[in-house]
Amino acid sequence: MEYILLGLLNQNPSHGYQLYKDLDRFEGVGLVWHIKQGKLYALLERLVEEGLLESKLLPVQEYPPRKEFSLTGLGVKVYREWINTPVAHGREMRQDFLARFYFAKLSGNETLRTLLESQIKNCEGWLLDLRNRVDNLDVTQAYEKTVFAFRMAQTEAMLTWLQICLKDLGLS
Amino acid sequence: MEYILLGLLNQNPSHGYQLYKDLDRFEGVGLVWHIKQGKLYALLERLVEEGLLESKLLPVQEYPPRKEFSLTGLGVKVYREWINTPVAHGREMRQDFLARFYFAKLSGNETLRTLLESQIKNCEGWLLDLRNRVDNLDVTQAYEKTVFAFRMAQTEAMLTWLQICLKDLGLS
DNA sequence: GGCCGCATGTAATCTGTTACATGATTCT
DNA sequence: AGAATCATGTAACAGATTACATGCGGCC
Repeated sequence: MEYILLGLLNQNPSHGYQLYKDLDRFEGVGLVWHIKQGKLYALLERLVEEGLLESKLLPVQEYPPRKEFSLTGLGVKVYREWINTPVAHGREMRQDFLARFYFAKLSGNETLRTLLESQIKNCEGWLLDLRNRVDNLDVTQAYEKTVFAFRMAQTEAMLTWLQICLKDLGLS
Repeated sequence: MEYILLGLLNQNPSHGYQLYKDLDRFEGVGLVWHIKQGKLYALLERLVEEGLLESKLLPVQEYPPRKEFSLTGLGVKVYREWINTPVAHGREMRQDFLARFYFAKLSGNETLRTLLESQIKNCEGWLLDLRNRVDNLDVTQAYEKTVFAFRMAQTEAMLTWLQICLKDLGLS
């Protein structure tokens, strides 16, 4: 999820404390992703080491100097790749998707439409897979059946939500 | 989620390797929760130290001896407490709920009905809270609104699934 | 004087993953 | 002979959380 930091710094360069406060206001991506202060500073430094970010010290009147981070060329490339990659099925898939959704919205309607359509394809694939698995169960596996029913219900709910988003996109 | 180990050992005592294989077959609770072998052995020992489990070595013909774990009195108490506690709202809430659901099914219809009803109450509460939060947003917060819509859709899907489970319980 | 906000971090701890070590038996 | 299965674990690393340390300025 470090891509979220890349996304935020792609909008405008900022420093650790500011990023922390932004994410902590529970608005925007902060509604979907949090990071503890200690971890944040460590992660920013790691991203510098990996060549995705660069930092410079900005002295500020009457306050401690800020270490402002911004994307390097490589950072921009990695961010663009992330935003255009379909979301993988996994535990953090919802969070991952909603984060991309946030940045795709800022990037404009084409990016957003692409994301929504690829996610719709994902969900349809997952549904097929789930239905397949249910069909391969034998009669004794009642628990497994209800678990798959649960997952299908969740996926279907996501699917209709995606379709509403797509429809709303067309109207605007 | 170490409660799942307590639940499994409450059904019948077992040893690390067996528990690992059971969970790795992706059936029963294994469909919902996994643990790596290294972690499993460490966790079992931790539960012994905490006084929830006790172990004895069972020598087996021609194979390495097994360390069989079973619940202590305290272990049984902690497990019973877990199974009768409502699920807390959080990241692992679905996993947590589905695990309890598994053991509640084995405990009989009354336990299962209680769990389903308390979970329905939970979902209704979460929905009220989400609706409240949506109402307190201002017009500029389009992203926040769609995120809450997403969460409400997921919660509503869970709610209807729960009601179907409850109805099916009544029929049997 | 004491606390809050600004802004940087470090250190300890906990949890989880990956990979390896051991040593016997059984299967191919 | 070599691989897989049985069954135990350890060690190294990765990630996140919690708590603390520093130091200045402004507010009550």
